[in-house]
Amino acid sequence: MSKSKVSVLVIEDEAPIRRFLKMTLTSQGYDFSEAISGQEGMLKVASEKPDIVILDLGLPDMDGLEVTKQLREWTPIPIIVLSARGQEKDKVEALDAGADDYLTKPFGVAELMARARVALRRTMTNSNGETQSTFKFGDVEVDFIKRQVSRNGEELHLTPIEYKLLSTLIKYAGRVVTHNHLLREAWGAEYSGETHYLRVYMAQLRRKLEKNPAQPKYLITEPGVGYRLKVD
Amino acid sequence: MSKSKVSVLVIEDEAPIRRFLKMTLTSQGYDFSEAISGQEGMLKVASEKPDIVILDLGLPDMDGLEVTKQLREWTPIPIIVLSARGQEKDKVEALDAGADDYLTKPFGVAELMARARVALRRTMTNSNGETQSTFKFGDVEVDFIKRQVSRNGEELHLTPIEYKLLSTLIKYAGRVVTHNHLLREAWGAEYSGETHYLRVYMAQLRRKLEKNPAQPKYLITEPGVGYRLKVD
DNA sequence: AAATCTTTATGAAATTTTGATGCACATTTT
DNA sequence: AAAATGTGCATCAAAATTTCATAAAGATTT
Repeated sequence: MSKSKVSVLVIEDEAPIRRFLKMTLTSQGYDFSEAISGQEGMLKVASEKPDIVILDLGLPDMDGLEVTKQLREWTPIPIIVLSARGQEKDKVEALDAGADDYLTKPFGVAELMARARVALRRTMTNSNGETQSTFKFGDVEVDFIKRQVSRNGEELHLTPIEYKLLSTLIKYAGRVVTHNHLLREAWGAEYSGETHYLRVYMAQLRRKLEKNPAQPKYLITEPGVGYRLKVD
Repeated sequence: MSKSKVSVLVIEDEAPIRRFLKMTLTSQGYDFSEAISGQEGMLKVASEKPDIVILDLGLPDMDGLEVTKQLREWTPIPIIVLSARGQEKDKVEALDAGADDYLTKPFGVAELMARARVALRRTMTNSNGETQSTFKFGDVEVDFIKRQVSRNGEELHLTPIEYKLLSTLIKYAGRVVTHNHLLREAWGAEYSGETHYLRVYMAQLRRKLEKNPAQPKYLITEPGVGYRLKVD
């Protein structure tokens, strides 16, 4: 369940700026959508649920400040405000109304993009560790942030060495990792040559992770060389 | 030692600016603390655990960018960067290095304060935008505003360290938190390695919070690694 | 004086290490 | 060609080690 693209909603009445942002954002790989008034903007936030809003303060139908406040009544979505007015008072008002950032026109695209990344970075990592840094194979899922391995959704306990070993194999997924390399990463440089440890622990991993440990589908032995995690 | 005030750490080598910020911040009701070099700043972040960092990019001993990157290796604390350089390239670099905001000198206090409020607002709210005032697991409820823990509705007393420890586990709910991480957050950086303290206090927490302390359902041990608060 | 934090001690639990056994395959010997 | 030998691997399970839980006594702080 990975959401394909990050989506940005631009609420801006001036067509040239809109076009410009559309070009920039799409070229950066974002999903772009636009609204030309505050009313339309708020509706689109509700219906499209974008990941971030770029809002011009000078809209024809209503004050951008009001848009910010109303959005903040029900959503924490990051709002980056653009404005022609650079007075400190304006900035403070907008930020206190709930905006996450404030850029004065004319602004640089690079800066706008960087500030958008800042806003996104937070929503990506803030919510209780739901960052998608997981690795899957077979019916096994490894969540590196939680340091948690599960099989068919059921939590599974790995010892420190088992976990380190599996992590290393995942790091080089698909490629052969030599005995010494594995030993170095999981035990330390001084364990070079102790391939027996590997056999013991690979057997344990297979017992915990493979449907049929005797005929492993993922934790593959490369005789004389090392081991390899086969990817689907 | 329940930290009632919001604390701000200013890392800045120029004395006039430091004095100025100290005045402003304390008058606004913030706890103020300062560092005059990058090294000292990073140490103070670790030991004092401020709620927000204001960092001057032009430090004498090391590049402010480097400070930002190093802090980001272990803490999500909001960083607001101050810089004399207003080039777009500098802004993008700092923001991508992990800064949350970038102000060009000379800056207005009101704007700085507003941007600080934005940063703080975010750390206080969860992904749903609700102010994270309580957390529940099992029959336990933690109220962060009142700094009050209750079990089955009945108030329960925790000592400062017990509370800090529990708060940290909640902050990373669902994830494994390493011994050293917990020690750093609850005791301070210099207690790294004193895992014994953790055992004593985890036992106390379990006695107070778990139905069956000997077989904890929520305060889970991850042998050799740390502890984890299991979420329902 | 009371509460909290630190230290010490002890048994239990989990993990790592070690040793033993059997299998499969290839090579060498008979 | 068959038998013997050797090597690398898988597996099991006991021994050794490390880590953990818990109680309780001493020290420190409030």
